[in-house]
Amino acid sequence: MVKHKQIQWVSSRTVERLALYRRAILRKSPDWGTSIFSHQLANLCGVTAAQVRRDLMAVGYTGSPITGYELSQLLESIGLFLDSAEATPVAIVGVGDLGRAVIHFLANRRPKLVVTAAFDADPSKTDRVIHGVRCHRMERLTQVLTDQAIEIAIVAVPASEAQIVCDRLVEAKVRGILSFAPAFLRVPDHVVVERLDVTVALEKVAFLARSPNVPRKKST
Amino acid sequence: MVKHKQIQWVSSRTVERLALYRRAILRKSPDWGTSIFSHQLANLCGVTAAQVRRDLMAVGYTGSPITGYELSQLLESIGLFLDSAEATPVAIVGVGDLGRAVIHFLANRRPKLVVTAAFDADPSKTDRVIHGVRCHRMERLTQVLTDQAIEIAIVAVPASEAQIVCDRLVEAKVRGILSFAPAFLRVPDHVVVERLDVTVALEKVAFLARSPNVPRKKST
DNA sequence: TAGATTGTTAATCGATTAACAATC
DNA sequence: TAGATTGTTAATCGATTAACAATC
Repeated sequence: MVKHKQIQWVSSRTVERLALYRRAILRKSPDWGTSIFSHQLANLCGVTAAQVRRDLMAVGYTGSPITGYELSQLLESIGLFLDSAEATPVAIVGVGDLGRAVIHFLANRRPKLVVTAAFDADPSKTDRVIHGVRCHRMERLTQVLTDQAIEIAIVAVPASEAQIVCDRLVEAKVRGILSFAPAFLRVPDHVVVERLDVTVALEKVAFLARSPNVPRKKST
Repeated sequence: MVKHKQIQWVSSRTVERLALYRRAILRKSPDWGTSIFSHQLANLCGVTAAQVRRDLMAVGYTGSPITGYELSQLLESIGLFLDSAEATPVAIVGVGDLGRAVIHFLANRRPKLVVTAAFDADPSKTDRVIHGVRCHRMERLTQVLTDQAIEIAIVAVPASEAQIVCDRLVEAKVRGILSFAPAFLRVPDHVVVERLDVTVALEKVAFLARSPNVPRKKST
């Protein structure tokens, strides 16, 4: 069992970095011993050692000045902090190229986040199983989400339909949305939206690569 | 021809938002008149009016207190600022599910950013055309990138191979990389890396949706 | 012990917001 | 003109970095 303090506050950047630390540890750990220092983890993830120490402090796991952070306990602590107790079911709307890729990408990756239902407006794609996930007709959205108690959804539909889909998800009591649509989604305050916009990201890269006078952020 | 000031500095956030403004304008403009006010654009993109004004100031296009910003001139200004003069060729490495989806997603979307070459280690995928893009063997990477003067690349390979691919891209004189691999990429200072990590983003959404005590950022 | 690393506070930095005179 | 909106500066906010006593 790991030590645990009361946590008051974390920034959303810290949440992101914690997920990154875990990823790095899970991928590399066979090569290492049983513990790691802040500067080693920092190096692996492209952040500063001070940042690692502060982030891990937020998680509430305390390292040792001599051995650093014990890997298995660190993973357990990050897990306790980031994950919910039970596996979280996730829905995905839109099983075009991108939707299917995301289903495939997420399959068997994180045991705590499982895509359990897919939806599409195109009847030729529905009522079948794609990469192990049942694809339903859009009409069944509210029903299926309620039945499976799904509160997290991924939106992979064209920008023109994103807001409509988003509204229906919110209506069906979804509280977190990850959207690939290149569109701003209007949601009530209690709903979290995270946008991953491929085109914007690519335009940004192209611009920054071309403009050496723009100050570079650390490449995280 | 639009007015243009000397621009000293923009933050990378501003670059992102400018891309977003352009997207919003392009999608909605038929519905509107010929001009738009800062607060209208702000509403569409989920940012503040002050932010819009400051961002557009960086672009160097000056609006009018009476009519606001003239749409066609605004688009021209953002284009002049964000895009390079000629179309920018882009390479993509890894044509698995995700890679193909990205190729498809980007096809015909931005005339200034065109995927012109794809690469994969799997011989069954190479030497053919995918969504209109020729897919080459990895051995030809440097050759093709040099021939086509490609300086921007998308990495859509598994995390375990991302660093190796990245090193080869840097060697081939690539200056901007958009990576989908859930891994930190070590690059020289002159190379820009932008990471779009689906798993991290989803973990973040799940966490934030579950933790109402974490202060919410604006949902952009 | 001596020394590297930790948790934690104070100083710095950068970006956002608020405010307002200038403008059409 | 009167008034809403602009460009631009000053104030605020939050996150990162630096520093250092505490620790094993």
